[in-house]
This record gives sequence, structure tokens and C-alpha cells, in this order.
Amino acid sequence: MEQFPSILDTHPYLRQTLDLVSDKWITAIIYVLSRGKRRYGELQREIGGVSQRMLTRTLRNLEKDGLVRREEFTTPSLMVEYSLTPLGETLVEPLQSLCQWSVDYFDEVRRARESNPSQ
Amino acid sequence: MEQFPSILDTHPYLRQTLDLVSDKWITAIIYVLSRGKRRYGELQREIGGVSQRMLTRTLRNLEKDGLVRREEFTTPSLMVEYSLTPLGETLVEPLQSLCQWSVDYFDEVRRARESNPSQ
DNA sequence: CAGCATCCTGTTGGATACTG
DNA sequence: CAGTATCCAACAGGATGCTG
Repeated sequence: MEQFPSILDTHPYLRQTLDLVSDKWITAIIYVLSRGKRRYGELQREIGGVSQRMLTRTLRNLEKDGLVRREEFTTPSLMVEYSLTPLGETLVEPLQSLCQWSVDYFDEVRRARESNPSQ
Repeated sequence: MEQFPSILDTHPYLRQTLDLVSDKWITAIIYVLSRGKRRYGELQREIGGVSQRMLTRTLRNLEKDGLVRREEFTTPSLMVEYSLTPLGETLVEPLQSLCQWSVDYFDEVRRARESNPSQ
């Protein structure tokens, strides 16, 4: 069906990276964890609007990808701390550049949206 | 349900920016357009794997958000050129920082994935 | 060529209830 | 507290066929 590779495949992982970033909760999790270790419940509160199912699922994926570390402590009650691995930390800078863009330019996007009839 | 705002809402547009970037095709389109104007068919081929439905839909959204400009030329046959607006251009740098990350680190992600049992 | 309309499937992801 | 299990709705998104 596809006779030749697309530009996005000119280097083997670009598409997969874009896929990774386009996961709904991953950027949010990395953003929060970039500010330090967090327990499961803290993550859920600070992210906001994420269901347990999705938070757990996404954390498992991030673990599998080597971006997040999970540590379990059996204090009186169970306690789990999540943090970025060194590899995970490397994603923070590109992400921050996006956050900065958001601060600088998203108002323009909003205005463009509003000025459009937008059926 | 949510009594207090999450950290992601500390500045009003961060979450919306993350949402925008987490759209499956937007990053791909911006990436290709960052290399210059493209016709509809060129976009489709260079991105690869995107259906007409989704390409059109996403382009319309990008237009509405003021990130992409659409120009129609009625030459012998219909021809449409898409290009980034100045606002759209501002997204290229954060995106490139992501591409660079992909080059530098995605191999590590891949290895982490493989070394995991991954039920 | 650059779409739009329709149909249809798979995945995403929330809600709820239960567990060690 | 930090999940797991189940169910279900909504939407993402592909395939196909048609149009100016």
C-alpha cells in the first residue's frame, strides 16, 4: 500500500517519539514528576482529571519505557513513589520548551479560534 | 468533583497546549510544513499513513487555530497549498527539540522496552 | 486534485465497585 | 493507600465511494 517511506521515517524513531508524546497523559505526568518525586495519590491530584485506570496504565508504560521509576515502601500502609529516571529527565527540556511556547503564544491561538466562525 | 485546580492549570493554557500537541497528526503536519509549503497530496504522501479524512480534519483545525494557512489556486485543475503562519512557525522550535531528543535518546527507550518482560 | 459524506470498527478512557 | 477488574460510552480514525 505504501510504496515508499514518508519523511517522518527518515530517521527511525521520530514517529515513535511523536506517538509517545501524543499520549494523552504522558506529558502531564512527566511535567509533574519533573518537579520531584510524587506518590500515586499526589500525582493524581496534581494532574487533575485523570482516572485511576489511566494513571496506572500510563505509569506502567512509562516504567516499561524506562522513563519513570517506581519505588514501593511498605510503611504502615502501602506507599509508592514515582520519579523520573535519568532518561526521563532528558525529556523535560523539550517539554519545557513547549510549556514556554504555551506561555508565549497560546493566547494568539485562542484569539484565532474565537475570531473564526467555527461552524 | 475537582475541588482545586491541578498544577497543570497554574497557567491557563498549558493543558490546552499539551492537548494540542497530543493530537496524533498535528506534530507530523507541522514537521512537514516546517520544511516548506506543501500541496494536499504532498502532505499526505510525506506524512504517510494518514487518511484523507484525518488529514483534512486536522488541517481544518490547524487553520482555525491560526497555525496553518490554506491557499487555493484555480489553475487548470484545483491546487491547494498549505503553509505555516508566523504563529505556526513558532511551534517549530519546540518541536525540533523533540526531534533531537528522538535522535539522541529513543534508542534507550527501545532497549528499555525490549529488556522488559512486557507481559 | 482536493476534498466531502457515510459507514463502521477499534481504541481510549471515564465510572464504579472491589482488594491487599 | 495504591491499585485491579469490569463495564460501557464516546470518539478517533480507516475504508470506500462520490464530487466540483
